[in-house]
Amino acid sequence: MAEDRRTRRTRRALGAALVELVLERGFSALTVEDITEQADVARATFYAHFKGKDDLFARVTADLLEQLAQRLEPAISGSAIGFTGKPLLEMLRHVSDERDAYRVVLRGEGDGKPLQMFVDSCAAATAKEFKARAGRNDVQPRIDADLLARAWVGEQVAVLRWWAEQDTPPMPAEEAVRMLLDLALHGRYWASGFTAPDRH
Amino acid sequence: MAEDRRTRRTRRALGAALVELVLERGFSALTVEDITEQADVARATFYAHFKGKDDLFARVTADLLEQLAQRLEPAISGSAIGFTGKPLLEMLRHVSDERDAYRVVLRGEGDGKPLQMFVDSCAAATAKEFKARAGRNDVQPRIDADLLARAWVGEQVAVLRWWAEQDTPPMPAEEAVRMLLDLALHGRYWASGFTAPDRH
DNA sequence: CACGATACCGAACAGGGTGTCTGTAAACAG
DNA sequence: CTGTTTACAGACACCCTGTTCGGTATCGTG
Repeated sequence: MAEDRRTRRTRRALGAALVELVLERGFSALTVEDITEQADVARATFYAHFKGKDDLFARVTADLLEQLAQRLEPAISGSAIGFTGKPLLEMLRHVSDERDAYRVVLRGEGDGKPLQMFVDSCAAATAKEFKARAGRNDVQPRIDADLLARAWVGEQVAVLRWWAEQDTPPMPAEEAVRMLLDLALHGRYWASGFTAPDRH
Repeated sequence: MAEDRRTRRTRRALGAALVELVLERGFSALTVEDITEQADVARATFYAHFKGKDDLFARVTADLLEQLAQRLEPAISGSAIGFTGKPLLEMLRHVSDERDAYRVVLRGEGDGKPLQMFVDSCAAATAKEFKARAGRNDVQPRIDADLLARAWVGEQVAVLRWWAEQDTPPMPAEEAVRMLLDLALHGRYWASGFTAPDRH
């Protein structure tokens, strides 16, 4: 078998314990013993699986990203043309399913590297989508591609975090998706009802 | 006198040492002794000024924000009507002047609280600006105000970070400001030359 | 300039967290 | 059932933390 049942159990327990405790006290306030105690695992066993707190956190994040990618795959291949928002919707659903883990990551806990992993992953996917679209257009972009990518991902992550931090989300995922696409398409002055000043 | 020259010297030295070392090795890898050694200050003296690493970092961030606020004040009062982008430009100039400190903060080093301070500060300023504008419009916003604010600040911070991380910035501040405003006004599909799908 | 006040220094201290290593007991896969 | 793998409990040295101390140098002020 690929993996012993015991190792799976302890790894899961440690991951869950980490997420729970970070939400309670914050990552920097935790000791390895706190985590092992919460997970009901011996301290020595912890070091048999992970190099330390940060390593555990990194793996939890990596697992989350992998899970997300799996759930996104059908949504992406299914809506290859146009931007139906299906992937975005699926992403929000994943956030609501794994809310605690997302909160921990998106808060930038730890040394910020888990969040960095997440952002980089989103940026890569975005860049891919951009390139695919660019192939079907030959209008000269008014905005530097790098700047655009950063802005897009930054916005996405900020909204995701806001979404994850709501207790008993007051806004359904569909509505959030509509707003996000609206925002992305037309800009925020129009979207917020503000009048835009003339250009130049 | 308000402050002894000696205290100013050591505080400055410790702050500078922190920034320098974080850029080299990352916040979590630093010990208090590393910092005091770099600053050429006795370890005991460190604790006479700060509660610990995090406290020092928090003060460095607070100082940076205060300095920014001072530089922004004339730009804001000078362009009360419309959005000329003057504050934005002044902000980018400040980033380029205090590049190292900004990099450290915007990377989310430490437990992420310094970055949080920065984001909150930006959010407060943004909300203020929003309210001022809302008073001059009575169109119903299409997008939830909270979501809009998060998105706006998230984008701003992401771009700022990207800007700060460039070595020998290839894009002048004026150009970046133009693009950011463009993006904010018209949305990214139009701005990037992509065709926008029909709404609904 | 001389004074008192204040900040720095260097060393030492206890306390706690880390990371590693044992031998032993239990759970696993085939 | 049997050999292998994993978890356990305890102990260990090491490093970092945060605080304390008396002695010394620098400061602001009269």
